[in-house]
Amino acid sequence: MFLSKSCVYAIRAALLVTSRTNKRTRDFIPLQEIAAELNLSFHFLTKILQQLTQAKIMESFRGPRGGVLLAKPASSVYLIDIIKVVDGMGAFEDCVLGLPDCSEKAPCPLHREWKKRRQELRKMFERYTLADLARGKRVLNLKN
Amino acid sequence: MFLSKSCVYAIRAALLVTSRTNKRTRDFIPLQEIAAELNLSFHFLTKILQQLTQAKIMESFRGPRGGVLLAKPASSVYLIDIIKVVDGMGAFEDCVLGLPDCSEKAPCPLHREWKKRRQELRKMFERYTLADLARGKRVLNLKN
DNA sequence: AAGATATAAGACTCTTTAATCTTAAATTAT
DNA sequence: ATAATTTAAGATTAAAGAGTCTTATATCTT
Repeated sequence: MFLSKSCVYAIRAALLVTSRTNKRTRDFIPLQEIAAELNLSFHFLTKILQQLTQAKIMESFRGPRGGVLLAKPASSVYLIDIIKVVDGMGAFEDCVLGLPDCSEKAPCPLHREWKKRRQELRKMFERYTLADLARGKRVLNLKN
Repeated sequence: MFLSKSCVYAIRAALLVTSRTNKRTRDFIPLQEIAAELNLSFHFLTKILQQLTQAKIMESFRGPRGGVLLAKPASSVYLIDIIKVVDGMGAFEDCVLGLPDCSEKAPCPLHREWKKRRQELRKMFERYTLADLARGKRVLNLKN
């Protein structure tokens, strides 16, 4: 998997929060509901989303009527923001052959080619926002 | 990591075997030597290269003067062949969001984009052979 | 035939990632 | 105030990937 499971769950949850958010009322969305819809453990989801709230991508609120909400408009949350928090940027920076000494000056045989491709991937995640992906999707099937 | 560590080691080992092979004598290359140069455990390497010999990418020979050798010319061993054996093709087929139901008919929000990119990656691994990558490299630093 | 050398195969251990469970803290509603 | 609801935090367990170790088998050399 290019992205870790945790990262993928974070993105799915963010997508769900996006599509669930009522722009007028901005009620918090309980993690129980998100976990149920994504079909994954509530406590596990909790830990993942904590990373997003700590990174100020989401904000959370405790107690009855609590939950999470995007901290900013979905149109300004890029997928790369989430990836950076959960997985880090290693996938877009490391040598494809895992060689620690591979660099511009001492490139591994695949260096040039891989660099091109991984930049394309990075651009893709830098280009799309939660709003882009939630848009137009009548039914988002995000279950496992 | 896009490729597993085992897969990366398999590629590195194959690259080393390629660059070490004397086309005239075609002596087998002992795994001890390969392990030493790649700086990884002999027994671990053994298991990885067994996959390649079982897949007929390499051939092996036991006893003194034994070792491994490419089963065919380096110019006809594509990186994808090795990846297919060690990691399988999941990386080039699965949904980037890990959704089992994502398909052409019911695509996830990133489906189209990801498909393009992963095809590019696949093409890259389908294009390069061991000979391509071993060529011209005076010193291959394949150590961890 | 015997000893040395080398891969094969499988059991075992360690590390990382994934997932669960328990307790604490915050907030609301009554 | 008290009880109910909800996230936070940390401990614990499970599963998968990575790596090691032991024993078996094949082959060469003497």
